[in-house]
Amino acid sequence: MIESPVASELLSKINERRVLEFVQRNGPASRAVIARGGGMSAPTVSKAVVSLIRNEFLEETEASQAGFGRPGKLLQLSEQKANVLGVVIDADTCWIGSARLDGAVGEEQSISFRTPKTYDGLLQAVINGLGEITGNVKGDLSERFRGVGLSVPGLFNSRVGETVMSPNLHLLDGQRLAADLSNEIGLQCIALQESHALCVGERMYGAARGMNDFAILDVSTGLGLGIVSGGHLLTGNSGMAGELGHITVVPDGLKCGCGNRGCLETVATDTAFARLISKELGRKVGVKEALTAPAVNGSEEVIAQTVDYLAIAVSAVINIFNPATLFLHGQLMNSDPQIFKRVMRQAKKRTLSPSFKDCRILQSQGNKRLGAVAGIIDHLANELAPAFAPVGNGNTEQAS
Amino acid sequence: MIESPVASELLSKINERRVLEFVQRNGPASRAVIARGGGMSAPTVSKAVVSLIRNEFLEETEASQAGFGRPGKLLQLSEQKANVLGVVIDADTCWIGSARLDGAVGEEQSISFRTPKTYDGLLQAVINGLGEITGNVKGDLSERFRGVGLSVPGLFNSRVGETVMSPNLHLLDGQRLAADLSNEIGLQCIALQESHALCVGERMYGAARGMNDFAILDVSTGLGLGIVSGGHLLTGNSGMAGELGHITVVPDGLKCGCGNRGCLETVATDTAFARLISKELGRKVGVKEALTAPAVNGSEEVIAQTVDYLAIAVSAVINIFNPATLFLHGQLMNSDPQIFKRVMRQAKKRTLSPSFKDCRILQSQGNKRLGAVAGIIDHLANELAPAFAPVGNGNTEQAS
DNA sequence: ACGCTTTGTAAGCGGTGTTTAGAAAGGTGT
DNA sequence: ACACCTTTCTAAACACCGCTTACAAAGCGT
Repeated sequence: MIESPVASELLSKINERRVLEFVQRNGPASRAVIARGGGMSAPTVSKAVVSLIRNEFLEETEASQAGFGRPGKLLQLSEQKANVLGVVIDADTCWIGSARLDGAVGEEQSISFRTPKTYDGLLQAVINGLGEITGNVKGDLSERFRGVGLSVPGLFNSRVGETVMSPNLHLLDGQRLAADLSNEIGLQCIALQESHALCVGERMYGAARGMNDFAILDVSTGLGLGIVSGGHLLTGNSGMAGELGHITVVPDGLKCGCGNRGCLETVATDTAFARLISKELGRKVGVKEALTAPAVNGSEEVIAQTVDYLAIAVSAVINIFNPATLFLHGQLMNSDPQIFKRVMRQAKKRTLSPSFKDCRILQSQGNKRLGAVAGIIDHLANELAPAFAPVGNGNTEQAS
Repeated sequence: MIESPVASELLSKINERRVLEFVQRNGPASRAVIARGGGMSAPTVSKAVVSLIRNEFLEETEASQAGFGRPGKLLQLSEQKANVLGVVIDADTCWIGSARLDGAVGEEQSISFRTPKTYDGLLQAVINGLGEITGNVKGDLSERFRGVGLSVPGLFNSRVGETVMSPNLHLLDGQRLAADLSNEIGLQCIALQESHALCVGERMYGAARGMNDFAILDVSTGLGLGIVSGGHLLTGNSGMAGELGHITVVPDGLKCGCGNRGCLETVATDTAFARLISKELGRKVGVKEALTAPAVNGSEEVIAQTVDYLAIAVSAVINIFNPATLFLHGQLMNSDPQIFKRVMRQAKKRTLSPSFKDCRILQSQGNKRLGAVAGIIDHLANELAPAFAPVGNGNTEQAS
């Protein structure tokens, strides 16, 4: 199973990664600070820094902080080369931006555009957008950027890098956007399913920083779920893990886009809520309007029902994954605190109480942009050296 | 996050673990064979073997296999010291046995007994049983055994080692069996929730050998689910992950033991099936009898309904975890191939087709005994050296 | 008995991290 | 202005590791 010989070089790679991650997380720092903070000896850090500077990950600044003794030269992420590009594909809008290796997105260097109607149009628009941001359409992209991360909607097979089916953006169906883009621009391109991207992003730079066991449930037109357990993103065999929206909760319920009946997604989403309220009102309304519409005869019942199904979704996540933290993200709950409270009350009833007590539930607004960027950065880090956790994998508990 | 300095010793520990695992998996072997098979150089293996012999993990046998050149001295797991004990606690019966570090259970050295009625009785019975197997009640257990693995039913908090709630064996509620046992016998004791134990066992010695993405769904009185994803056992924050049985599938269904209504466990288990058939027959029957009972008026409907709920359970697992292989284990399906087929047919309808296609579904009979044993062995291995996977963590897909 | 083949180990090499010692760089105090 | 102090950074020495090479050990076949 384990193949490659354990060479000594491995150690130095691991330490290089540690140094780089320290700077990514804590900002510019001197060698001495890195040594103290990263648990390495000073010479080890120095050696790692030499290599990282040679590979243009880091650069030395003259800026020296005031202090008692000899001021240390600060090391920071290379302005010139430690950059990545992020691309977020969504049903209606796409976003492209550049970021440093620490995830800091250059706001002025990002653009949005309406999602084109065809796959070729999309691919071309992304290429053009990347060119726009970097100032030149072809050529030396690779001189400033190390790779491109993409967040893609729908069902995404990460083993082959192919979007299997994207219910809200069918032009992606069967396409390999990352590979096609990579062919065009000659940069490494990594795609992540958007819920997974959300997880990686929140963990690296967002609200879930440093957390090893959490879940993000995103309620919008569908149900997106991303899980990090034991420090690992739950991808399943092909990256399609987390499709909570298509578990059956109404055995003979409404027909779902997936072909099945009574999927959770047909009853516990913004869309489902708007549909129900529209029916009560007798006219089509969006989520926002549905929430603010004056109550009519059946609206309380609709709300109660939606709340219950949302609670079912929340408790399913907690029961199944036992996360330490659950981030909830969704217009329905975020825009009406009353609804959030009611969902919580119901979820408490529907969840095994030890797991529920064990779980902190927070509202959050995820950020796919960070996710796309984090995806490629994470990939680059893994390329540099394998992540190494010196502790056991935590699936057993000692009692001695 | 990463603390301990990456010392050089780490490499040798990793190689020691490799050598040990090679012998565990492939049986007695000479140094040369281990070197070839394990991807290490001969001197490296020799050094590791010296250390492993010193620590009484391995021993040299004189037995030399015939062959062309100089016969190699075989190395095998120490008869004297490379042993562990396994304990399986179940609602009705307990089992205790000893095993070698390769998981080979000494059949003559195992006993079963009815589960006592009190916790103290159970603890004492286990202690007595261990004494019986090892021939002496107290004292030198630690001279022959390196630890004890336990499989416990119910909801188990692995972070603190405490059974939170065990619906079928309430005497465990709030108890820390592993810790208490450890205090009494002075050996390392590790408990695993039974579904998790099943996973670890199947992966180490059973049908899931070497698999990195699989799920085991155990349908009996409850719904047990164990997940291995990306090579890691899914435990959640406190080891309570996998409680599929208490997701809601009948919003206003039957009251469940957990306090909620309409849990999957109330409709998709052997017990639920027997209960429904009993109602049709007008007398209480067990699962077996329920299956073989002559069809009465409503029995086809009951079967159809149970099949559908089982399918919901199966498809939930596949949708949520996207496993490469799903092992199904349960009297209901295993004893009637017709029911299994029907469940498969329904599950196919209820699952996202890419995930379903991606998943091989197999029937299996799990073995908690192997699980208990594997639990402690895995723990010991992790103690020796951290598992090291030189590949990336697989949550991203390169396309360049 | 000799050659053949394979096993196992000792020696040397390059790599790595650490400790120790010392040089470098800036502030502080007289 | 100069000595002193503190801190940073690096060079040297050392211990450890795995690998390659070389060689001794141990059987088998002729």
